[in-house]
Amino acid sequence: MPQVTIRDVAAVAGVSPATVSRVLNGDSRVAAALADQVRAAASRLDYRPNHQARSLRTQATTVLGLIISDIQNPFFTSLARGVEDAASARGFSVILANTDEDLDKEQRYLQIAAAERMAGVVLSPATATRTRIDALDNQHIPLVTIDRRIRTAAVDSVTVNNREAAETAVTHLIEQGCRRIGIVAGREDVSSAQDRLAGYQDALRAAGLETDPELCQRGEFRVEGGRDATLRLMSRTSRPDGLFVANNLMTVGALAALTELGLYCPDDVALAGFDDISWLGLAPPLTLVEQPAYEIGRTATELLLRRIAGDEFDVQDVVLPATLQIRRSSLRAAGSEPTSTPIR
Amino acid sequence: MPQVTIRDVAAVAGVSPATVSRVLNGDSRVAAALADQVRAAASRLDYRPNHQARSLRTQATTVLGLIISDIQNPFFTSLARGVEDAASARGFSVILANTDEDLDKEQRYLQIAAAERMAGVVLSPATATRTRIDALDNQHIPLVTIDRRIRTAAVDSVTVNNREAAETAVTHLIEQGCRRIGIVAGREDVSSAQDRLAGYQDALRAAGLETDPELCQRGEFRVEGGRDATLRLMSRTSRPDGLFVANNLMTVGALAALTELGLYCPDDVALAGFDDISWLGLAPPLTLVEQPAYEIGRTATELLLRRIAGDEFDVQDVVLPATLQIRRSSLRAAGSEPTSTPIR
DNA sequence: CTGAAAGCGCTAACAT
DNA sequence: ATGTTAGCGCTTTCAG
Repeated sequence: MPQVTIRDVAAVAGVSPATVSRVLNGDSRVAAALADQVRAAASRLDYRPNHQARSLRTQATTVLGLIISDIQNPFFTSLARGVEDAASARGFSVILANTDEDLDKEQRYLQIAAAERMAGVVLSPATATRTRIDALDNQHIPLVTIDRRIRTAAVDSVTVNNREAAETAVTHLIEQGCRRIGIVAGREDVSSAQDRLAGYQDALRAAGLETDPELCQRGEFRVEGGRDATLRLMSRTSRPDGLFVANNLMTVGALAALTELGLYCPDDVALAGFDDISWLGLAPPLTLVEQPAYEIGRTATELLLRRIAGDEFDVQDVVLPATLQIRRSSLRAAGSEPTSTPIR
Repeated sequence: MPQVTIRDVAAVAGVSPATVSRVLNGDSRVAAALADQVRAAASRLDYRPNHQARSLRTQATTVLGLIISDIQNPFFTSLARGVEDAASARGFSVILANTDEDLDKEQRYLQIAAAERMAGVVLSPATATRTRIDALDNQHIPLVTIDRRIRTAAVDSVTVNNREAAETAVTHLIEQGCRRIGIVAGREDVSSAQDRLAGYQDALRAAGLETDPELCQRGEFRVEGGRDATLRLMSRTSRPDGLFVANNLMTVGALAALTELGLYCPDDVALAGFDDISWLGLAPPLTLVEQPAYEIGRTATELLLRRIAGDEFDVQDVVLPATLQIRRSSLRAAGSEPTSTPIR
């Protein structure tokens, strides 16, 4: 059963293939009567344009690459939806790939994106300084990074105000009476982790609190990473009375560690985390910096589509506002209430 | 910067485009010396074949569709990796889509797969009886279902022995002394949920235990669904002493519900779940039926690739073995030990 | 406003 | 064993 081609439609409608093409692509110079005939014929034959042929001819694909550092993380899943929705609203489809925070995998997928001549790529880079995007550059394939930035090239990005958000969260802990605040921080070579750590330090400095380096423990962006770092932090003799965890999966691990140690929030330690963890289901009411994940994906894709359309503008770093949701895990001061604070 | 075409390579190598094509596609009838020249020219020019042109000519794409019912579920994430690995090992790429258990979305993605002329589709169907695959059939695009089967058409599938696994798990609960066993079951119109429920009933019947319909509570395959069903089940006056939860996210919800009710495993109720939940991080040692998710994906893809290659064989329902991992949450009988039992 | 014709990059018949 | 040619389905000049 051969496919229905534009010639078949043309034959049925009694016009030339060129006219069919014009009608289907919304060229308005076609007589209304003819256009109707063409549309009728197309729908009668259940005609489906062949994308491959079209993009061979027009030298432009309608596929975006979405390269994510950890697809298991629900933050990226919401984000991916934002990308998909924005893309499909404009007739683009999305190929999803997962790098597992692995630089080699990332490199492979970037090569593939270039080889497949994708129209553009949305990337959450595995590293800030070692991610290489030459393959894309060579083919002039536009790129937008999300959640994180890279320092190896000037590239559009969409992130939240990580530094300010972290500062706000830690300042809140200080206001709740914490004087010795630990941070479970992410990998060194990731911009969001750097910014969140910087925000933590800003808050301590502003309050004139100590910045004991032992209060900073790093780990992978995983449950295990958060658990291990928290255990290191909370097993010390002079235990922190406040804890800021810079990632959602790590926050889950931190909760596990506290449970293991028999410590309670907020009595033993006031806790603030980063990113939503409502998917968890059984988490206590946690104070969290919440990111507009879906919006990040949507915004990044719209930016990318403008680049693809040939729009020329300076490199943009779009910064969306996060929100500090204050809940019970951090409330130790008398009279404090749960609240929701947009940051900046 | 125009793209390097096969003609450019031919010109540099001093041969015809056809020869270049032959060399690059491994046609052995080309003289070794010429072949070397061609390869040298190709690599010197950094030539990348244009997939679109190739598949326009050969009328065959190398893209598989992977349509998943819930991408947030880590079970499907592992599975997706199995699909990706098997596909890329054979030079196919994978487009991932997420239906959220929504029949309309599923239908849309199936249409897209057909419109894009994908080489084949791997699908975890949202329903057993209402999922329609005509769009694929019309274009003779092969399909393999995973995790679940459909009853609307004869289609290859790869699942685990859900019924036997559920029976084994529930029999284990009975052996541990449970006499009133509840089940948190999945949606009615999903084959795996049906099979797991049937296995539960098999076990009760074999042991001569009551099958009170109130002991079966259904819910969505979500944390909330499992929580609500468990609350309904455990709030009754004659509370079950054993609980079988037919899905991983639901198991998380069940744990949340038990915590809310102040009930402990295995003292108040012996618990067995389905699917791994190690990603959770803070779960107690749980008795679980574990599925080879990665293998399911790999196997399904290999089957699909055989169909794509034109292999003719009867419709296959591949059934992989699950494993019952017995851990503390179900151990109430004196002298019982954690064990690992392959099923069947 | 519409049609004829060329060609995107590739491969497969057909020649040689 | 290699080259020549045609054409996959589509869009886009260029004529009319």
